[in-house]
Amino acid sequence: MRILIVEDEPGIYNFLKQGLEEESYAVDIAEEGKKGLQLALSGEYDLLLLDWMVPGMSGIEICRQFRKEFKDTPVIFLTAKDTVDETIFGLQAGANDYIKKPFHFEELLERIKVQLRPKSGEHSIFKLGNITLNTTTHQVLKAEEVISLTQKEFALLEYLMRNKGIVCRRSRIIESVWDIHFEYNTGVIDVYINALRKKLKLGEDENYIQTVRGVGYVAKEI
Amino acid sequence: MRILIVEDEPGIYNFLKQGLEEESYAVDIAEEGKKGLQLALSGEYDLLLLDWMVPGMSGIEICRQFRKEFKDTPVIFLTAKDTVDETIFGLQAGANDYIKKPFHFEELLERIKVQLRPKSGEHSIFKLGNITLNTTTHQVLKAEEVISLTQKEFALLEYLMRNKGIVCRRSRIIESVWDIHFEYNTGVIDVYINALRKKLKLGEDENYIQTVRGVGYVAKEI
DNA sequence: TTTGCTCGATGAGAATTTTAATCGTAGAAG
DNA sequence: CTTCTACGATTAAAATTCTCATCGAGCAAA
Repeated sequence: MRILIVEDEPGIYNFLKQGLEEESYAVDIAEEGKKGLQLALSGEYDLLLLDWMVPGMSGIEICRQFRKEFKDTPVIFLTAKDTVDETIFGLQAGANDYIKKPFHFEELLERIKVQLRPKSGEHSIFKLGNITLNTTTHQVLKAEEVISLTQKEFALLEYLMRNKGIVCRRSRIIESVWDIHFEYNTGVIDVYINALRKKLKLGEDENYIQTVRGVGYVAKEI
Repeated sequence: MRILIVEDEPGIYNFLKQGLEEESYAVDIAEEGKKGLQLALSGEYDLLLLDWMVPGMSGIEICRQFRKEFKDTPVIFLTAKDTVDETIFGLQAGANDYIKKPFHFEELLERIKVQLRPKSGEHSIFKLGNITLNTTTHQVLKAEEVISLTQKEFALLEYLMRNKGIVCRRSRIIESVWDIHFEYNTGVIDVYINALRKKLKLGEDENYIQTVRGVGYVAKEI
C-alpha cells in the first residue's frame, strides 16, 4: 500500500514516514503543495495524508482537484484547527476523515486502516440533495451547515441514505438500525423521522425523506 | 431438518405440522409426555417444540431429561402462561426460547429459523456460577430469580459471559458492545459494570465479575 | 511504613432514546 | 361528496444511557 504525505514540517513527516514504513506501507513525501498534487495525480497512491497548510497550495485545494480524478481514494487531513468552519470545507472538498494535531500515531494508524480496509465497494460518504453524510467522521452537513445528530438519528439517516431511492420497510429499518428482530410494534421510527426532518429543516420543497404510507420511508432527491 | 412436536391438542399440532411441512421440515408428533421424551432421546431431531402441559409428563420435565443427553439441540416451549414464575423453570430446564399462545405461525417460524441457523458452535445459553443468560429471549436469571436488565447492561453481560475466563480489555469491550472504534477515553464501562454488580447482587463471596486493574474485567466462577 | 499517584467505584445530573397518548390527514367505503 | 378508519405526525413524559465530578483503594517509590 502506497501513501503520499503532503506536509512541510520535517519533524512531522519524518516521524510519520518512519512509523508507517515500520507498518510496511510505502511512503512518499511532498513538502510543497503543487508538487504534492502532481504526485497525487500520478495515481500511484492508495491513500493521501494532507496537511491543512502547505506552501504553494492548500491541502483543501489539493483534495478538491484530486477528487475530480480519483473518486474512491481516501484522503485524510492533518489539521491543527478544529473549528467547525474549517473542517466543513475539508469535508466538502471530499475528505474521508481528519485528525487533529497533536495526535497519537496509533490513532492515525487506526484511521488509515479503517480507510484502507473496505477498498472494495464500501463508501464512507453519501449524498442526498445538499446533504452530505460521512460515516467515518460521523458528521452531517446540509449545504454549508454542520447538523448535529445523535447516534440513533445518524444511524437512521445513514440507513436511508445507503438505500437512496429504495423504499425502506419499517421492519427492515428496525432490524438494521435498532437490531430488533421480532415485534415491529413500536413507534420509534416515526419519532426519529420527525426529529431528522426537523433538524435537517426539510420543508415542502426539500422533502428528501418521504413517507410511503403503509410501508415505510424513502430517501429521494425529489 | 427434523422437528419433534410434543403437544396433545390435535387442532394445534395439525396446524403446525402442515405449516412446517410446507416449509420443508420433517415433522413428528407425540401426543403424550413419556412417548415424547422417548422419541426425543432417539436423537433424530434437530429441534423440539414442547407444549407446557402434556399428559404423562410435563414439558419441563421432558426438557430437563432431554438436556442431560443433548446439550446443543434447541428446545422451544409453547406456552399459554406468561407469568414470570412459570417461564423461569423453562429457562432453567434449558429451553432456548418460548412463545406464548396464541401465536402467529410466522413468528414461530422465525424463531425456529433463528435456533436452527447457527447450528455450528453458536450457543444461545451461557452460564456463570448461578447466573443464566439466554441470548434469544434476552433474559437473565440468578438462581430462581429473574433479573431485569436494560439493553446495554444485557449486551455487556453477554460479552463478558461469552468470554468467560478471558480478561476483556476495555478497548475490546467498547468496540464490541458500544461499537466505538477510536477514543477509549470514556467511563461508561465502569458505570455499567457497577450497575451489573448491583443488579446481580454480586457480593464479596460471589465476585463473578472481577476487575483487572489497568486492563479491564473478567467473568469468572471465582 | 508512609506518601503520592493513578485507576476504578460510585452517585448525581444531563442527554438521549423510547414509550405512550393525542391529533390530523390520506385513502377507502358508502 | 361525506364519513369513517387507520396510519402517520407530533408532543410530552418516562426510561435508559452517558458524562462528569468526587471519593477511595491499590500500587509504586521513597
